[in-house]
Amino acid sequence: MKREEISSSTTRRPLYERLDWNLFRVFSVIVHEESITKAATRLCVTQSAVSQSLRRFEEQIGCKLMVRNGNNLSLTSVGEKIYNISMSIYEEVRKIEEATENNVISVTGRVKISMISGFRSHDYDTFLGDFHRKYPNVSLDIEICSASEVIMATIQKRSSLGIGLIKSGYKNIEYKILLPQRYAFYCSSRHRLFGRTDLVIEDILREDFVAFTADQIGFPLSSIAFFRDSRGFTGRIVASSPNVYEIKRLINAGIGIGCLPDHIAQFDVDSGNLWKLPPNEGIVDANIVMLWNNKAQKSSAEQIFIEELKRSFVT
DNA sequence: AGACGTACCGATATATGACG
DNA sequence: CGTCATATATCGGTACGTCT
Repeated sequence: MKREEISSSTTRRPLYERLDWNLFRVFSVIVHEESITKAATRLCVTQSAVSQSLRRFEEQIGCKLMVRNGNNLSLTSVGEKIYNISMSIYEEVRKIEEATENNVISVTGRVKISMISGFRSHDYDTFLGDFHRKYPNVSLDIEICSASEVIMATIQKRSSLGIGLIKSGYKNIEYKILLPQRYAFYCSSRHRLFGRTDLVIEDILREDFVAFTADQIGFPLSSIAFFRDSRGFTGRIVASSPNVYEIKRLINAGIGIGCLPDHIAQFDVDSGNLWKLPPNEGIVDANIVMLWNNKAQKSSAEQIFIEELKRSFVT
């Protein structure tokens, strides 16, 4: 079909029906760039395609929109009016994005989180609140378990994600640090070493010990056990728990010395209930991470939760 | 499956300004 | 005025989606 025939057959329909709305975008880029070639670069098409788009747009509108004066393009008076209209359209289209953002209420589903005890983070609490306000139809199911169980639940895809400790690279498991933390030895005010500033590591080697269930060899906190073994600790393990608050309770009870993350122990140290033991610089780093299985099929609720949690922790 | 419409590309033609 | 660089327009061909 020749161009004249296209023109005569399409002009019967009203302009708003035959208009190619995409051409508004191309037109506005040409005006911004003041060049068809630069507009082509920005739109990732060839100059030829942009030139043809402008010609089609002018055909559809029925008016010359731009004129060439030497090497520069300028708008005709009609072109300026159309440009103003295209800017208004652009603003309206941007509102579509806002409208869809507010429609996230439609996301439903369940997110199961396996996590260790004692993850204290204001940022995480804020994230949970924000997430719920944004996706009120997504329910959260939180299970507290040991660090090794967090990893197993993630590997076996029983949980959407885990929050815990990770020792090394597990196949298909990705992770991101949420909270850097360091473990150190502590004793309570009931313990005979409490308040002693002259202590060296040899003074604590024979002390009874409260251990994490997760510090067996091969699991995330095994570096604590490795540290005890390599430094010649001979004290008995008198109690153990996977829960950091139970460990703290046992230490507070004076049953033995034990390892705690500095940020968990700090409040009790400040209030005079716990005393930090040597080595003063702590013994191991055990960063709290979020971990997920990149081979697991995830619902949209799970995907969104993981992506937004990753985004909200910039470490 | 074939006709048709659309968008795009590369090649080429054309227009213009700068410069010697 | 001729040459060169740059910008734009046009043409023919291709790819792809839609319709019948």
